[in-house]
Amino acid sequence: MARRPTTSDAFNAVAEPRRREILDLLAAGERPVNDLVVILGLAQPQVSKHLGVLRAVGLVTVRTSKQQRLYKLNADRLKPIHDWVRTFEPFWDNQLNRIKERAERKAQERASGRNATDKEP
Amino acid sequence: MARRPTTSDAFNAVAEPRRREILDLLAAGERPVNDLVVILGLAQPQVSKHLGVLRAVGLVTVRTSKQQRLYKLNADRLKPIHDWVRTFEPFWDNQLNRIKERAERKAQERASGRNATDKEP
DNA sequence: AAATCATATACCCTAATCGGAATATTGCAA
DNA sequence: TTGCAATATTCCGATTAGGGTATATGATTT
Repeated sequence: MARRPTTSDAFNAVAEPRRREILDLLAAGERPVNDLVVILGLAQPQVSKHLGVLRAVGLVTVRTSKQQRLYKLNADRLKPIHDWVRTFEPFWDNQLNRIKERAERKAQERASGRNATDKEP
Repeated sequence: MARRPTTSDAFNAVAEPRRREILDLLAAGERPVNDLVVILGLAQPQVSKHLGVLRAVGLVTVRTSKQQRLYKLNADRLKPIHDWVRTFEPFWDNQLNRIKERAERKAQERASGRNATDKEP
């Protein structure tokens, strides 16, 4: 096996900085491919390929209008990333949350019973 | 060029599901490698390698204790992901935010001037 | 010192990326 | 129809991940 395909996941699709940039741009509204080519300063085929990946994971949708293809953000597919990373909020938030988090962690350690990390008796 | 190294970024490091699992586990507290091996059901070398990637991007820290190496979450390094993905919150939130977002988007479109997506006059 | 436990590293392999350049496709225009 | 504009697809080359397996390192105990 090799690395997970970029098209397997929003996580993998979004690991590429250019694709994040594309999503950032599309957050402002629908755009045709050539807009992205110009703004990002990339070659057109690469942009099309990036859009293909984003489309494959459902992060964007396409609509044909005149000779152009208008790409639109489908932000729902970013939710899994948000949901996952949100679970770590307590760790970096403010001091208040840090205290709360510490309490929760202690409780969890107690609840999950003894394991290899246990200090000596 | 090939794909961005997994060690280049928190985004890339976290694209691998196993590594996310490891971080999830470490959220409950420090753990030695063998704990992760047992819990994840992976081979020990693979776990060590995943931990190596996580360490390379600063998502975990290590501390040697007795014969073991205790890995600890360093959640701060997840913040960039959180910050990025947070910018898309308005899109999937509740209806209230959706209205607000629409207004913002319209304003932005107006502000950023004419472009190729413009409808006919 | 030897054996052992815990972990890290090295090697081989296959699959898949991304960029570049060329070319194919599709729709509209003259 | 011929041509052009916008976009997609294909082929190439270099790089690298990640699993598997074997082995090395390092600390601990006997």
